[in-house]
Amino acid sequence: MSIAQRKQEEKQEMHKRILNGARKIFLKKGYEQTSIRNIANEISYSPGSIYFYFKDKSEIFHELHKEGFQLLLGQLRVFDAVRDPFERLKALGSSFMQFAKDHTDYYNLMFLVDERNRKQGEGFQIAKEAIDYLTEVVRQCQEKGHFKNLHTDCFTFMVLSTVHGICSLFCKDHTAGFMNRTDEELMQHGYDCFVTLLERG
Amino acid sequence: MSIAQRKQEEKQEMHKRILNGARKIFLKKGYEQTSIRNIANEISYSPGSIYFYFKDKSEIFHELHKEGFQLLLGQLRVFDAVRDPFERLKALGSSFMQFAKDHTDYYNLMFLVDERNRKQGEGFQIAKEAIDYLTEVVRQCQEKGHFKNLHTDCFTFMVLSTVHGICSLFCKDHTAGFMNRTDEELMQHGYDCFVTLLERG
DNA sequence: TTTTTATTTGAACAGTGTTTAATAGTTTTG
DNA sequence: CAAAACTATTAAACACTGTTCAAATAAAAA
Repeated sequence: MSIAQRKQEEKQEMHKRILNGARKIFLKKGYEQTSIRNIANEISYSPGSIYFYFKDKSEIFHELHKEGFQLLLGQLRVFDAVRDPFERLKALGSSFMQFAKDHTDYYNLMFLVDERNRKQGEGFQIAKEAIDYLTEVVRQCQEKGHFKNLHTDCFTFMVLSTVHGICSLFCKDHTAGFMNRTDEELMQHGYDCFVTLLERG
Repeated sequence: MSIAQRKQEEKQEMHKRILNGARKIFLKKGYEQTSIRNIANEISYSPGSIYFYFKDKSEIFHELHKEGFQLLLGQLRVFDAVRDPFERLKALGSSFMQFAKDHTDYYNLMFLVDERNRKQGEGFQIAKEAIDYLTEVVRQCQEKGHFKNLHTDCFTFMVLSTVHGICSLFCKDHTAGFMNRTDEELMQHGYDCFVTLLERG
């Protein structure tokens, strides 16, 4: 078993190596602007080799997509410690935005690449878990008297939409219309406005 | 002058013909999946001909981008008639979402294609006008006592983010995480939640 | 009619994702 | 140990991509 085991480890190493090369280029140039040849070049292998480990380009992307979600979720889990659900919700939003700022390319990969022609498999699951978690936080907020008479699911969707909307405008560089305001200002103060609304509602 | 005039008209016709072919394919397959050869084929011309009328692929895209904004703005201008600014704001949001539902591909072209490597010229101007208009509506709402003690610009950005966020999740088909709810429900009720927040704040 | 100009084309270039036959390297089997 | 079997890798090929450009054609002006 020792030989077969080593083989498998080598295979996993190569898998990782490709992923490392791909990540580097995907995050620098985006999905469309990254070619298999670029990746192959990065790790000094032939383009064909990559197809021995991955079905196609989108499968490589998909793994990074999952990776990004794990990174984000790890970052959000920190706030499990925050007792008050409303404070936790606010912190989650802030942290989500911070993620978009720190890892813009991951964010693009995770939320701004078209999902319509993609098979909704595994990586999709992890997103659903995140949504369920957020929904639970909102429910707890409502238990404590916030957001009265609003349907939990739809309200959660709206909260996520707002934060994602802010991040999306930032990531696609659509913030320029609000001139004499930096991205930093817009995102932070825009979010603050939203939090104020949440507090009042 | 008659000949030169006819010439110019023919040139404009060809310009339009390319745009028509391009629109058809761009809106069906998206930016990246549309090739110059596809467009040329659609209008029964050679690929090279297109470069006689357009600098490059992105210039064709840009014209359609502008076209989309004109369509949207025309749709929004209807609500100039609504007197109460808050009612107008609510109607604008609804209508914006309706546009995303009716013209998902235009929406993708207008708001969900990366602007980072694009020269921020003309078409950009029309977006700024729309933002200025929205800002004015928000200002009028505040004049009537809504959204007290919130900075107009940032608040406007937040409102736009929310509506765009909802549309963005819809357009990229990221709504599946909220299962047993249709897109229609999510968007409409999510927006209703937001409006309720606005009313309470 | 000839010259000049405007328009159109097809071929070429360098790139893309992906497939595949051949090859070299390694492991298992006789 | 040698032969067969399997694994991993590659270069070449295919059908695409955006873009350029010399050549051909059509139209207008002289």
